[in-house]
This record gives sequence, C-alpha cells and structure tokens, in this order.
Amino acid sequence: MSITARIPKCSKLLVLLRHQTPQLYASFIHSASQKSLIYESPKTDPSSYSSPIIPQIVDILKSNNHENWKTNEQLSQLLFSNHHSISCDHILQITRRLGDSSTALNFVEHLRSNPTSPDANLLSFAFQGVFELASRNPNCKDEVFDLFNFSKELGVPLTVNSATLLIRCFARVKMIEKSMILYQELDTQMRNTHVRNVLIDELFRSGHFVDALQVLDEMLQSNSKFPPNYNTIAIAFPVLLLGKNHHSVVSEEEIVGILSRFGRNHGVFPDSVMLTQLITELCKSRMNNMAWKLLHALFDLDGPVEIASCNALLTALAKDGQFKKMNILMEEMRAKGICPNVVTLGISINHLCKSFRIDEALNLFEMMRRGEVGAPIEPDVLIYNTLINGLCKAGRVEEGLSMMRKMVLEGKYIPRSATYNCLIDGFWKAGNLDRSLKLFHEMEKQGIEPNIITVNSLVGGMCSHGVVGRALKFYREMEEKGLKGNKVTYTTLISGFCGVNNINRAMDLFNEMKQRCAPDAIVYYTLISGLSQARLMDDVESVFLEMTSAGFQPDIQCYNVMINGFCKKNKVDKVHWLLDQMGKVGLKPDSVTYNTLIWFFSKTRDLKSAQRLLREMIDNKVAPTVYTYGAIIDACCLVGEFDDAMNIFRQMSSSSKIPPNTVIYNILIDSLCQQKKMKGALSLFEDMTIKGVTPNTITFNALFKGLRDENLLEKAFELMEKMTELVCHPDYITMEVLTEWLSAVGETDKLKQFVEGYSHTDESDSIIQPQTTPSII
DNA sequence: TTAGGGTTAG
Repeated sequence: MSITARIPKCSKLLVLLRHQTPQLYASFIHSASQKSLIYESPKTDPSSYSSPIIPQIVDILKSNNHENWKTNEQLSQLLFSNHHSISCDHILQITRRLGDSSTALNFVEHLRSNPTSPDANLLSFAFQGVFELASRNPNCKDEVFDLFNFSKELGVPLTVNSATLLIRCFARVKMIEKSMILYQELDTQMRNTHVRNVLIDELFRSGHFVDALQVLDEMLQSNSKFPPNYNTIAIAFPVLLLGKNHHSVVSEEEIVGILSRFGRNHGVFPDSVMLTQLITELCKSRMNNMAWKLLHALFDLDGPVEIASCNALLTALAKDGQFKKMNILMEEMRAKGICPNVVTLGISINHLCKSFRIDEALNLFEMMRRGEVGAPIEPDVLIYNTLINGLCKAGRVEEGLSMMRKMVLEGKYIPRSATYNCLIDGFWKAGNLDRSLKLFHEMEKQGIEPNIITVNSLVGGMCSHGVVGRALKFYREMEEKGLKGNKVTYTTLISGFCGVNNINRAMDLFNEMKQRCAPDAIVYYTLISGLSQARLMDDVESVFLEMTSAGFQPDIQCYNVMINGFCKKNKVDKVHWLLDQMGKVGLKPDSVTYNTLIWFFSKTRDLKSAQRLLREMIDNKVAPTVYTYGAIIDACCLVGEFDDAMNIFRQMSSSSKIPPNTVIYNILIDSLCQQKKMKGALSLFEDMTIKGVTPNTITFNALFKGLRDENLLEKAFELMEKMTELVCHPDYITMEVLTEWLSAVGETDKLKQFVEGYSHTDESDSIIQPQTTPSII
C-alpha cells in the first residue's frame, strides 16, 4: 500500500476516536506516567525476546484481518487479561514485528479498544513502533508528520525514543523547524540529555549553528538538570572545530570557553581517541594554533591527556618548523607526567634528521634506548630507517650502511625496501653509483623486493652520472619485471635526455608517459626547461599551451626560463606575449625576470632600456641583485662607458651590501684587457684575490689574451702558476691561447709543465664510473 | 621512513 493511501486512514481513525471515546481520550493524559517513558535507549527486558506471548500475538494479528481482531477471544485473552501482564517492551516488540505502519496503527486502535482502561504507556510504546515502521520509508515525510499529529491529538505522550526518532526524521527531510517545535513542546522532563544531544546534532547538521549553541548553552549551565555527557562533546566538537561555518559564529576563544564549561562544570572531557582525531584534523586544516589551544585548555582543566594526542600535535609542529613550541610541549608533557613513547621518539628523531642535526638524533636514539629519558624505549624499524635516511641525506652513507648492518646483526629487524632505497639513493648522490648498484643486487638476493622508488632512484643516479641510455635500458628491464614507471620515472628520464641534448628521445618519453599517466606541472616544467635550453622555442610554446590547457599554471620560474629562451633567440614579441600572460594570471616579474630582460638589453647594447628597466624594477620594489649590476656594468662596457661601469663597481665595493663577484670582476678585467689597459686589469685581479673573490677560468682566459696581445710573457708565467695553485682548470680557450702564444715564442716546456700541474687532480674529479652495461646512446 | 623541477650573467 502506498503512503498516500495510508494517510486518510489515520484521519478517519482520528475522527472515530474523538467521536466515540472522549473520556477515555482525556484519561490518557492523567494516567501517563512521564517518568516511565524517559529512557535513553529502549531498555528491552531480555526476557521479552524469549517471551512466547510475543510471537503468539503477532501470529494472530498477522493471520487475521484487523476487523476480526476484536472478536478474537484468544487475542483478547493474551492482550488484555490480567493473567498475562503485557509490558511496554512486549508492546514495542509486537508493533515492530507487524511489518508496516498501517497494520501497526490498526494495532494501536485495537489496544485502545481494551474494555478496561488502557495504559497510556502501552500506547506510547505502540506508537513508537508505528513511528519506527513509518520512518523506514525514504519518502515518509508527510506520513510521519501526520502520525505525529495524530498521536498528539490522541494525547498519547511520546517516548524518548519516539521524540528522538521524530527529531531526526523531520531534520533529515529538511523540516528542522518542526524538530525544534517538537522539542519545545516536550515536557521539561522529556528534554533530557539524550534528546538534547540528538537535537543539537541535527541542528548542526542542518546548519542551524545559533540554535544548536543555545541548546548546548542550556546544558552547560552549572545547575543544568540535564547536563552534557560524552556524546554531547562528541557531537559538538568536531563541528565547532572543523565545521564550515564556525568562523563567523564561534571564535576560537569561545570554543575553548565551551570546552572549559564541559570540563569545569560537568567533568566531561573528550577521550584520547577523540582528542587525537580533533588535533590531527585541525592540523591537517592548517589550524595548528587551535590544536595547541585545545590541548592547553585540557592541560589547564587537568583533563585527561594521553601521549597520542601530544604526538599528533608534535608531528604538526615539527612539520611547520615550530621547534620552540615543540620544546615547550615536551617540557609540559614531562611536568604532567606524560611519558614519551616510540612515536614521540620517532617524531623527535625525524625532526632532528630533517634539520641535519644527525648527531643529536643519534644521541637521542641511544639515550632513549638506554632509558636515560624516562623509561627505556625500544626503537622500531621506522626509527632505524629515519636515522639511516638522515645519515644518507647528510652524505654519511657509510655510517648509514653500518647502521643497517648493525640492525640486522642485532637480530632486531629485517631491512625493508625503503631501508635499501635510502642507501641506494645516498650512495649515488655521494658520487658512488657503483655501490648503489651493488646494494640493489644485494637487496634482490635477500628477497627484498625493489619497488618503483628503487627504480626511480637508480634511474636518477644513472642520469646524473651521465649514462642516460643505461638508465633507460635499466628502466625497460624493470618494466618487464612488472615495475611500471610513474610520473617520477618519466620526468627523471626526460630531464636526463634533455641534459644530453637528446630532445627527440625526451619527447618520445613524454608521449609514452601520456599513455600511462597524466602529466603534471613538474614534467611540463622539465620539458619547457629542456626545450628552452636547446633553444627550441617553437616547441616550448606548444608545450606551454598544452600545459595551460591541461589546467596547470606555470609559475614565475617557468616563465623566467621561457623568457630567457626567447630573449636568447631575440624573439621580443614572444617575450612581450609571455609578460602579458603573466600579467593576466597576476604573476609579477621578479628579480630574475628583470635581470633576464636587463641582460638582454645589455647584450643588444641598449643601455637606455636597461637603465629604464632598472628604474622600473626599483619602483616596483624588486631589489636589484648582483646579476642586475653585472648586466648594467656589462652594458656600460659594451657601449664604451667604462667610467660609468667603474663607478657602479666602486659603489658596490664600498657599500658591501652587494659586493662584486667573480663575474663582475671578469667583465671589467675583460674590458680593460680589450682596451689594452693591462695594468688596470692586473690591479683588479690583485684586488679580487685580496677581497677573497675567487678568479676562475674565464678570469685567466681574459688576462692571458690581454697579456698575449701585449706580449707580457713573464706576467703570463706568473699567472699560469697562480692558476695551477688555485686548481683552476684550463679550458679549450686557455689551451688555444697559451699553445699558440707559447709555441710561437719557444716556451713549450712551460706549457708542458703547466698541463702536468693538473694531472694528479684529474682522477679524483671524475665521477663517471666505468659502465657494466653498454650505453645505448 | 624512501624517488622527479628550480629559472638570470662573463
């Protein structure tokens, strides 16, 4: 039967009842013993489940038409005779088993036909059954409301469970105001903690913050007859702290105030699990301060705080770099007698490792193990891994490896893939790819499965060591074994191939990647950077367009890379286009952008534009850097305004704010050499060594060229010695200049001596290890 | 707890 078909029946019944039994009707109200109706949850007498009366009655009710119930002697006996005292629980059980609200309502009517005065309690519980059955229907909106009105008109009081069921039911069908009215109409006794909890929950759920807070406020009064319980706090706090609307309604201080009233007035506190969850969620939502306040409110109230909650906050503080607060909290924990556990140890060690304070981490590890900080704590495999990783990241790979060996020897734990991954990554980053590969084979032999991180680390190692072909081959082998590459794998390989200027292979890999996974901002950047480096600016443009249409907004660094690329290709219109694009998305040029553009104007000998940009830069509050001054000085030299260049240089030297660096000295030395002013050039060279600015190959090349042009041989020999002394490596330009000059003047011995001066340093500088597999590029 | 980017000059 449909719901709409059932409703008129209720109304008919109502009319019938009013008409026939006015006194009876009134008698309910008097006999209704409210007290017996106030239950938190149905306190079903366990015996009633096994009571044979229930199935007997249900059986009769179900197998007979309701019109025949009245005449059924057996039913009358069972229900109404004094021999069988039918309890409220019995009635509830029976009504629930009738299957639908229509039959259940007929049962209510039948109970009312009891020749002796019917017990109002019984009817209340029968109605509860009716409400329960009706509310099962997802479209119960009107029916439940009509049934409720009907019960009201009959004067049948609600049970507590009927009240909460109806409050929830109305709220869920977006009639929360009806829930409120129902609550207000309830007898004061009925508005108990449970009912209020349900109402508050539904008010919060439907966004009625103010009403919910008002009900909560009543409960929190110190003389409240129905004080809050654990459920109240469990309902209110997640919403107050993490709900969407709380910023406009309740301040952080007010939330703390509410918590204090729970604790101080009623001794109700969140338990450890709830508190930990709340802290974790707050920190996830970047509300570390609120999490801090929450925990400290509990400290102030002397409420129960366990180590897990403290660990949650410590984790967030460590992540956020709030180390002072971490120390304060640790001290407070000590004062409160909250003992650190293995997790606390892990957080502390992790934080020390991430701050490169490895020795302190190792120290803490030993101290905690030995029980020198509270009770002894046995570290877990994660802590070992954290330390091994910390050692590797600090370049202390041998110590990291010993730690793993020690862990195994002590029989503590078997290394995990992650343990090996840290070491593999550490060794190649320390320049020893060979050891990484040995560890990889060792882990395979030990039956510790490599994962995609192992593969990516080794692929990265090979790419960094210049053996990109081998990296790809290795990846293909791993792919065959089922380790499919991800974004990281492809980005690493793409970056590697761009690095060796094999753009075709990089593009192939990019296309292959797109078949497997969606590209992200990092891979787009990598590709744009590689293509810009290769000056393939048309391709840069198309990748840029693809990136933006995929929904990724290039950041300022990415724009700078592209602007630089277009500048180098002299594509001014494209530079303007990119600057426009930046403006449209609200990205402002930074110092790198300005420097790139100023450098471009310098190179095109457009000193005026370079100076104009310098002014614009300063006006826009972008601080000039050593690059900026370098570019301006360069421009001055190129247009022959050498005195201006020297003036800027002197200002830089005297202010010590941005002291000139090697590049600036090189520009000036080169310019002086070209002007054949060797005295000045050599004096600047002297000046830079005094100021601790290291000359490099370019400095020496400029000087050698100048000295050669002036044929100042002795000075050149002096500088050659100086160059060897500084282990400054000659390049092809150095060799070209010196070979030509010294051969011509018959000083080849000096040249030989010069070259030999570097022979002992060559080996240690080579980081490329002998290959065991042939490279395919 | 482990893996990929980081821009500008001579």
